[in-house]
Amino acid sequence: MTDYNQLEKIRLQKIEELRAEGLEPYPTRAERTHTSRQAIAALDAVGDEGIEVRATLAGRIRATRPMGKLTFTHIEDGDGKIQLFLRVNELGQEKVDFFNKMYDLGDFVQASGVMMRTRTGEPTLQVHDFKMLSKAVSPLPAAKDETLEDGTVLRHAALEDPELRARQRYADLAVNPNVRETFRKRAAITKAIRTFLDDNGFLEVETPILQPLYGGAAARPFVTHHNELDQDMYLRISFELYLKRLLVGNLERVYEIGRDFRNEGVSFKHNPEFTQLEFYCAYADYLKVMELTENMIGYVCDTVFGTRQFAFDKDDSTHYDLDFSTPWRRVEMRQGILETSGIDIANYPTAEALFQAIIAKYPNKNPDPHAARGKLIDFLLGEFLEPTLIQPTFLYDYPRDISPLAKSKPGDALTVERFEGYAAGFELCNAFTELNDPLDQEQRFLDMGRDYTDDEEEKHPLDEDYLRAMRYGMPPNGGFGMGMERLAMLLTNNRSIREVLLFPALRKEE
RNA sequence: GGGCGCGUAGCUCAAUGGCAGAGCAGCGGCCUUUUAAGCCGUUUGUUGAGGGUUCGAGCCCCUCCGCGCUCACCA
Repeated sequence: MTDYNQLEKIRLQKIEELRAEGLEPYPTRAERTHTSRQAIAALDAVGDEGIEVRATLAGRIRATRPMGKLTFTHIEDGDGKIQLFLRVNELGQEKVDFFNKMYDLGDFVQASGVMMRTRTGEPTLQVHDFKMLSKAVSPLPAAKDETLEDGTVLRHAALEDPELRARQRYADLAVNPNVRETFRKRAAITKAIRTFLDDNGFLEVETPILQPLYGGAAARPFVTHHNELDQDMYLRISFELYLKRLLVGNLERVYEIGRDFRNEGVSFKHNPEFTQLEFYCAYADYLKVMELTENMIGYVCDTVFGTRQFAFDKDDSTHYDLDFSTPWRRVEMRQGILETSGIDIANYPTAEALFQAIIAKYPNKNPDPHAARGKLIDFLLGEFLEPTLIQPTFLYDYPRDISPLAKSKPGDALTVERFEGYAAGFELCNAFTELNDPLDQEQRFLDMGRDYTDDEEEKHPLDEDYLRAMRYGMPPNGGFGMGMERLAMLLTNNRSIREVLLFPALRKEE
């Protein structure tokens, strides 16, 4: 049984009173002739000619100022806010009093009348008739906007608690227009990515989310069970192995935008489910993919935001001005690590030697003594290099042993043709010249299995069907993956992934 | 999983171990161009949950729950 608070009980009472007067608080149909923006535009269009602009508006009451014989109310619709003006002259005292008594913040209303301007010039609907469209039982978290002299809007008592905002995203969206704007931008970003890839000859495809084997990344999967098949299934951790099967099938350029699931920790940049973009491009290598990437991001910047300059506040005291102009800076990993840590990984071809070099130079750091060489390089990368990668940068040429699906650099057995895109100090995307040699691939799977026998969590399952596909012949190709939330964070200046997820993962209530 | 921090009214926040408060929202009243409208009056609490110390706990201690930051993890 719902436990209503005092404010809600009052509103429930009003619902009964409305019904008692023969007025339906939740009518089936609504009419609207103009959105707020359309009504204002119509008023602007007639100018001073004295032509009457009649309009019926619909929206949600966000502020109301009753003054006895007058009431000013702001309603908000999908286009913005507009003021309603109720006056005894048109409506009579009884109707004005009725409105003031029965209509609350948060209610959806419909109002008809004539557009006018108030003494301050604000476009306003002078109301001749009004109707409840949906009575709100629970009051929305109060949020009042104050427009300061310089035009900036100051918000008072807005819903701010991050947990409440995420749990009750509907309320967050209802009272915080900037949150709505973030998700509109996120949608526009996704749409621009699709347009860019479609225009570049890529085919959008969909591959299985429920998979009998998982692969394509190193992450713990979610496990579920198919009853009829009596078989465990995994929620995918990446699309990679399925998309590359399609290249075997002569689809030269494919991409997928969809959900990945990784059964791991939650942080400001990790959510257990997130939206991934992956594309694979036959006859491209990682250099070609770098160009595609910076052009694709540039296209998104231009079409959605009209600029390539972005402010990003990493935390309260760290502000970055990011520039997504092409070409992005390119840093070779070995060189970057050398410059930021003073250690040349090329001088230490084994894990043991590299480990000794790190602790000799940095006795305060704690690299894992049992880590593989690639893991140690990754440690150096995270400790020293990554924090310096503020402007959009491609970091390229990665250690082979942490990149089992990437092709080796010709003449360098320890290095693969792989790059990651960085901005604001965190990883944005990951790409490589894809390994298409079935014999090499099989050996890499076996090596991974051997290297991680102690560590069940990171063991790569060997995907026989993927190898079978590759044996039919896979064209040389470049592949790319990017977390869409990461991109949305960067371009909308949100420091937490939760701000760009409508419903981020939360512990269940109670 | 480890460390640090937070949790008080519908919302935003106060309260030295000593009567649980303010603004907004709500309710009653005044007000014919307001816009955080204003003015007068007024209501609202399992202080996240449970236990302990104390004459007395929102505050101190323990356990649990939730969230935030951070580390680990995330090739």
